[in-house]
Amino acid sequence: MAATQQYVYPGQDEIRIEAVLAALADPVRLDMVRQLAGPGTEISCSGFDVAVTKSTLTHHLRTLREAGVIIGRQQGTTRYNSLRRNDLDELFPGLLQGVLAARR
Amino acid sequence: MAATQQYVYPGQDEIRIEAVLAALADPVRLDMVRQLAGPGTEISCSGFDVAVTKSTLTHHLRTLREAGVIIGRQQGTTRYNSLRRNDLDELFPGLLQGVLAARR
DNA sequence: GTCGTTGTTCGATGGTTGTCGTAGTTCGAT
DNA sequence: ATCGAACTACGACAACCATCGAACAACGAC
Repeated sequence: MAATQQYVYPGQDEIRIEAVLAALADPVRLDMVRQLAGPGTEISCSGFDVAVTKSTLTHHLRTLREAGVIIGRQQGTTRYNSLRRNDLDELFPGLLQGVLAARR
Repeated sequence: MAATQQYVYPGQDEIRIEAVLAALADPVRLDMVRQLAGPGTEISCSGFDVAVTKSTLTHHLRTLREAGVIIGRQQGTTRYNSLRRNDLDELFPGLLQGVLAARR
């Protein structure tokens, strides 16, 4: 598929806590979420600082997207990813804060 | 081994967020944590309401124990398990609250 | 002692998952 | 129109994991 493919993101009511926890449990994905944690932060696929290949990175982005953790904004050939902080905070108040408070 | 085996529990400084998230991501274990969530609640191995065999339950209890989520108190042949809520709240403030806030 | 209860350990098995390389697709720029 | 950049899809592979059955160990009660 193309870089401009349109994705279906889960609605807020479709986000399940098990999927969110599983998505955050992987070290690579947790690191990606930490990089996204700053207010208003958007990171493109190639902008993440991770030690995996691009195909593996795509896999992790899909896991995060399908779990409802991130959302993407398309601009040209680049997809900018950001945290769905509002949705997650409403569903699981404190979860993201607690996860991000962990020492690295 | 015996039912009265002594276990080594991870110290608070040894609890890693990845292990906690992975432990909570499993539906069976998440359900066990929910059953433990009441203040002062202690549940023995045979006291959990789960749809798995005893050997599988032992496996889940070990995962939760090694991740630092639960701690056990031996009394006769029974081991009473409880949440390490204080330790977890200090390390990851809000995490447990957010997880337990999820609709079932 | 002999049971029953409680809980653990040990394979075995089937499913999931993290990883990669390769190939392919869309877009923008030259 | 050709090239490169940004991603994605597919197939493969190894590692992990949830599950079970069967056997085992410790304790309490009879």
